[in-house]
Amino acid sequence: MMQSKTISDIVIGRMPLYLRALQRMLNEQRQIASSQELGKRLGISAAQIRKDLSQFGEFGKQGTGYHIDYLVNKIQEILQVDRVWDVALVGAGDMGHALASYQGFNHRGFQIKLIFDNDPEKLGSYIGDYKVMDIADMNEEIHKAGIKIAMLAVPAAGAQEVANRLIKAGIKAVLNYAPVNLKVPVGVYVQYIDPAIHLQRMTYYLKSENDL
Amino acid sequence: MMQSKTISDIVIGRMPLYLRALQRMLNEQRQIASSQELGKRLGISAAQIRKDLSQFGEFGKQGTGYHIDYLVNKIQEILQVDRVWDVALVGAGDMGHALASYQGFNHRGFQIKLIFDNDPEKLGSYIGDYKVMDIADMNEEIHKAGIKIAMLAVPAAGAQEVANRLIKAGIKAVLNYAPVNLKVPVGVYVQYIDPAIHLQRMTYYLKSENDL
DNA sequence: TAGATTGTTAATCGATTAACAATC
DNA sequence: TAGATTGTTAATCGATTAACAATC
Repeated sequence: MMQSKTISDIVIGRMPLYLRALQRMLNEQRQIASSQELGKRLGISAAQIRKDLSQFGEFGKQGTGYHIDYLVNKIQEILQVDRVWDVALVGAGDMGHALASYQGFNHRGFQIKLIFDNDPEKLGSYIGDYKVMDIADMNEEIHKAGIKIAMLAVPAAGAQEVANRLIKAGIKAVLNYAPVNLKVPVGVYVQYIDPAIHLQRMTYYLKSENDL
Repeated sequence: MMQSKTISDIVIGRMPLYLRALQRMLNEQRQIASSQELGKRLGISAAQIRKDLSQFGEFGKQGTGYHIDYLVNKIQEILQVDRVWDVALVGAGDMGHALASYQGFNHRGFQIKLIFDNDPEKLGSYIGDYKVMDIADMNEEIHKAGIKIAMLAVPAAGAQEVANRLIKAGIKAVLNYAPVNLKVPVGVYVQYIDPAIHLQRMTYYLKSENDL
């Protein structure tokens, strides 16, 4: 099966932003949005939004704009979040706890189903409804559950090793909170979250003019 | 004061990645790195790395590569993380707790100095060494401390309002964990962290070929 | 000297924007 | 019909890559 046209990752990266903004508008009882309005909310040009969406189909109406609920459905289909993905969480430290209790996954296509750690003190304890399991059982449990997505919230030193084992267990997408670049085979996707990296990206612009 | 040459944000965005990888190499007792090796670690082309670095100066030696400690110092200067920035944290929920106890800021240029929340139950309690203060006192406290950077870990509904107040208090850079786009004036910088967005960006690629 | 790698230029590639016919 | 906004094409803009002289 071949994709008729490859869509660039930069476009894919904007789709979740469109989705989030549109869902917010739905909450505000809005029915219709124009590319212009959506663009204004997101700080993205209207032309860009129309171009991006047009890669996937014709979702709007000339003279009117986009029906929000229809477009939300379409983007959910495109991103395959018109279903709920089970997710494995590795690392039951502070960040792991925060992720496990995060309410934001609920209506956005994800639910944590398995939690692992290697600290004997933590094993068997509960985070929310889920028991912290031994990392040694990870391969078996992930396979059994058929889980494809993992969040990695372990210390930097062990991250690559844990990632390797996750991939062996069938994981295809990793959200990595450890401050290291992971080497992964093709067909496995990684996204990185490192607050220090994000902060360092802003300090460059904090020139003295702003310090007055 | 004018910058002789404007450097694109996409280049700025890669500098913290170079820094992190180089610091890691320092930890591994490495002294010298070539653009090729660094590129391999990061999945970035060697030409790109040389081009990026050359925007800021000539940091390498032909035939040899880059002295890691020298380059680390230079990038720290460029990003202005050759100092420690005080940071205010707003929101003492699970994510706030995780950020407050995160060890990763330590040697990367940041330390949390003030923590705010609006929940009367939390006010006065301690997270690590810091007392949770009333959001009502935010303006005064941030001004007094001269803090320019904030991390925003409050629910979506209140985020824009809190951001407005942070900006009034003199904040110039916001690391936003709330799942909303913030409207901010020019001269204020925002970075976004939303785990659901990152996950949604990967599910697109999780096509059925991978589900076998 | 021979080998390696930088810094930089020119060529390529890709993304964004502007503009407008189509049409609701 | 008049006004508005899409989807799309062509033009512009910017980023990446390839290649190589300079030089350690």
